[in-house]
Amino acid sequence: MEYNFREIEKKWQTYWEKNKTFKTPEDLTNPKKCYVLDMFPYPSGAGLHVGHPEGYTATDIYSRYKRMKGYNVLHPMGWDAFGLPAEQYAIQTGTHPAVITNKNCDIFRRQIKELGLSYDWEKEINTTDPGYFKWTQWIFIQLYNTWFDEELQKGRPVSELAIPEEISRQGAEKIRDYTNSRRLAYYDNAQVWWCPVCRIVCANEEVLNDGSHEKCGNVVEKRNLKQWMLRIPLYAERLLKGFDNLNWPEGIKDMQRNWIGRSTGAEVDFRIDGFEEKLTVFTTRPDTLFGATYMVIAPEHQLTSRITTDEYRDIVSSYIKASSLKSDLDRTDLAKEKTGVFTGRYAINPVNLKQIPIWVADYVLTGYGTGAIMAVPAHDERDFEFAGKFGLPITCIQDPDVTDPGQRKRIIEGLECWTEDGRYINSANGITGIDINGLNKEAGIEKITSWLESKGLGKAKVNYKLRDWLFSRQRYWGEPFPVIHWEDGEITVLSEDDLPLELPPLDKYLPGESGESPLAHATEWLNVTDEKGRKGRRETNTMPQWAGSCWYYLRYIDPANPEKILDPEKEKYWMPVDLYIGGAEHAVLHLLYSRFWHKVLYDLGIVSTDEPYLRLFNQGMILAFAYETNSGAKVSADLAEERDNKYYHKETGAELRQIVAKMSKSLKNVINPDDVVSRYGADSLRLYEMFLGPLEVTKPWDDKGVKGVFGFLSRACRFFSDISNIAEGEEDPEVLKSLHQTIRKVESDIENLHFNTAISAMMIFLNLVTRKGRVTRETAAAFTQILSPFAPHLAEELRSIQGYKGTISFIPWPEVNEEYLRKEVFEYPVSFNGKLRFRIQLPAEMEREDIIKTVLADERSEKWTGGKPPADVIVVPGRIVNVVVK
RNA sequence: GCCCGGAUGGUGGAAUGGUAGACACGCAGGACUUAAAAUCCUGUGGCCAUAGCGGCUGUGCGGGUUCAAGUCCCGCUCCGGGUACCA
Repeated sequence: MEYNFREIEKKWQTYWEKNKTFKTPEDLTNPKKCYVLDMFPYPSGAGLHVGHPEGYTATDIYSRYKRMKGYNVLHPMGWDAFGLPAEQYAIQTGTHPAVITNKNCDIFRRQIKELGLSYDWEKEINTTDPGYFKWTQWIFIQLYNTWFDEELQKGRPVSELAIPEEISRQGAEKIRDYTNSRRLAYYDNAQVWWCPVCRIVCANEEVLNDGSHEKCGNVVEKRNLKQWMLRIPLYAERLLKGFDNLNWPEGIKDMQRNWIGRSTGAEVDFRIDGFEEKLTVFTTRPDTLFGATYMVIAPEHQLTSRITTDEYRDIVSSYIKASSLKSDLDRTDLAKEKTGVFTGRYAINPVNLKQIPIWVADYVLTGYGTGAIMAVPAHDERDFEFAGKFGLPITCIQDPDVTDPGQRKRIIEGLECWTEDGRYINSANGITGIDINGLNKEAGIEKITSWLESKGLGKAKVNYKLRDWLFSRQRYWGEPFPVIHWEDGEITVLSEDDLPLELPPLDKYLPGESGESPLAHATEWLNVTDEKGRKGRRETNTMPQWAGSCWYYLRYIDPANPEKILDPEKEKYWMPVDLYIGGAEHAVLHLLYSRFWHKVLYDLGIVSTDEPYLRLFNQGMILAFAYETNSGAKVSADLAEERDNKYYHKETGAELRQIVAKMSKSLKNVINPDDVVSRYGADSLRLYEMFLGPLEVTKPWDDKGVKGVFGFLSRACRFFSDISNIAEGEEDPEVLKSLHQTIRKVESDIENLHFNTAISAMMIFLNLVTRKGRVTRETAAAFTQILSPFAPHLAEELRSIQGYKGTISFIPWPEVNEEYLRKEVFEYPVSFNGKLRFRIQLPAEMEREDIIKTVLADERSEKWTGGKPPADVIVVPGRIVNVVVK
């Protein structure tokens, strides 16, 4: 039979749909369960690109394999459907974003179904569905009603928050303020990034290094706006510790660790000369206090203006003003020279009571640590540079561990900066009584820290780079906050019965220039009055797109439950996610946010596991060829033509270089999966995406390659659909051995997600049997079976031709029989001094001594030993023989 | 700068410290065909030799460990990703 993929694929897709083949089992008694999850897509108008099927095929192969291994498999798909593009479209056309969103979902669903992916469509979710976002809003309420108990390292209901005596004495308002200051979700004035083009605030994470908005590329600016924030840093320690038992790529764990940015050190209080308040700094090197020769305070620090002396007031205020106008790009660019001015004020160094000047400089950031530093120019590069520029004193307090005497001299004289370890010098003071001279860094930090603590001058402290998460957006197309702002300043959240709070229809979706959400126009929806006649206004911001994707894996478990976020019994059965595959671009934000929410839900007893995703895997990006001229100008793919393995510009005739680049409209190198499916079929697309290379690496798409796997499927179809090739009786031992090797290889490769080598193993097997020309029914059935996770349509068809009824999906995976894998003889490679010289067939069970004798007796050995007895012979049974000749 | 990852034929890639280049693409030659496509067979890292056997060399570069290194260690180069005055 010729490989008629169109007919076969249509037939089996219809069969699966009609028979609900992939409906998730309801029976929760099977101890073997497997939750296989894809990162769900944002359904863009462009439809699927070839990157989507890559991850989806991988999880599909895994899911199908696990079903055959007797697992209950949960394998769902849904839509992360809130988002800016639909809203932009709404602004331009006036159509409700839901309309275009649903249309796009339909396109995605159709395309995905055409790939033969074994999703249970009854579990489908959509983040924009009120039945779904009701629970996103509900989680927000839980966050609002939770505080973090640092002692227990656990989130707890605010009803359990103990109010300190002195607060409760001051009355209801103070109690409210205190409570609000502890909630995981809080509403506050925040300095935020504002994208004037999108008219939206962006989280720090959404602003790129060059100061542009990641979504639109325009330069963002700073604004002060009232915003919802989430106190994710409270969970920093838990988020770090949670990695211990997770099967995640180390690189992704590292990226998250970096992002959390834990650093240990101390907070030290400095007295300010002639001033009541103290200036507190955070430092990772309290041991270098003796080298602190000046201090620097951030321009935005609340003490900056107040400590400035009259003499310096003008110059300081103009500096503050100037730096407030600078973009963060200007401020953080390392290439820029550091700037700063003296405040006229001095602080007292607590270890030696010396007066040191306090400067203002914008290289000190407000948002990290305390917004002020002690500067130790001799042992910190940045401080060294600043001190050099402004002529501030540099005192070396550490005799460096260097061998070069010239360098050591320069360091000790303060002419060079030293940040590594060494022995302290100049680090003792008779009056304060502290002395760390002679110690090294580790001991010095410990001694100084405990001295500071004993004198009440400071304390050991852990700091994180991770900041509070800015959680609101000035947008229409997102989850509305279930929040009312009352005229008396109180904020309340809706009760669960009032959820979901749906979006009101609007005439226009354009946000106001002032940073007002489009929802501010929805007067009727906006204004509310409570039973006592108090007037209130709903929150007009909406949640960011992260909100819906933070917890979707939970709703898949019980998507239609109207009573609860999900049934606890089902949650206990299916969680955690056993395998989660998606792109590395979500390595930090989505996964970190999601883990944070999950931990809160865990603390509140809503979920039973501390971490949501047991095993994570990142697929590599699929790139495509493009071209460039000698001068490096990009040429789009449609303008290049190939002649004799070289590429030429169709119009100019100039020779071009083939390069690998991201698929983009401008380079005209976008591969549409629909085209591949219509030319070669879904099975070929699936197989090719898996055969392209290891799942985790980025790799270029090459159209020619599809033909290779298409050829493989065609040959498999031709051979196994021809009944005359399939006979009763004994199987050829060589075929039997190869079959069982292949089963074993495919099995372990699927477990390890090495799909490319699994496919190559099946190709080797097919090459063998087509050469042999004949297999038994059992062999044909087993091969069809192992092929089925990869090419499910063809496998179903072959199985039905072989005379079986029903679907292949739940037929048990073939067992490897070790019996057939045993080798009688082994062809040993024989090398002399590590160089392979010849091969020799020997019985597999042959003893070492006999092997050595036989090898040395072989006439070919003489040439390499020169007749002399060898110095040594290494025998690795079943591997290699190496003769060592001196 | 710092943190991660990578570099293997013309191409995508394979290889528990143990036969480097599996499998596939491409290319070359052949069969079938009036011809082409499709299909099938053979060859295919480089260099040398060749009637035939064969030999040398080779996994970004330079060292090292080992009987044996693509794989482990040290020092670089280049490429990709993340991050960025985080005290």
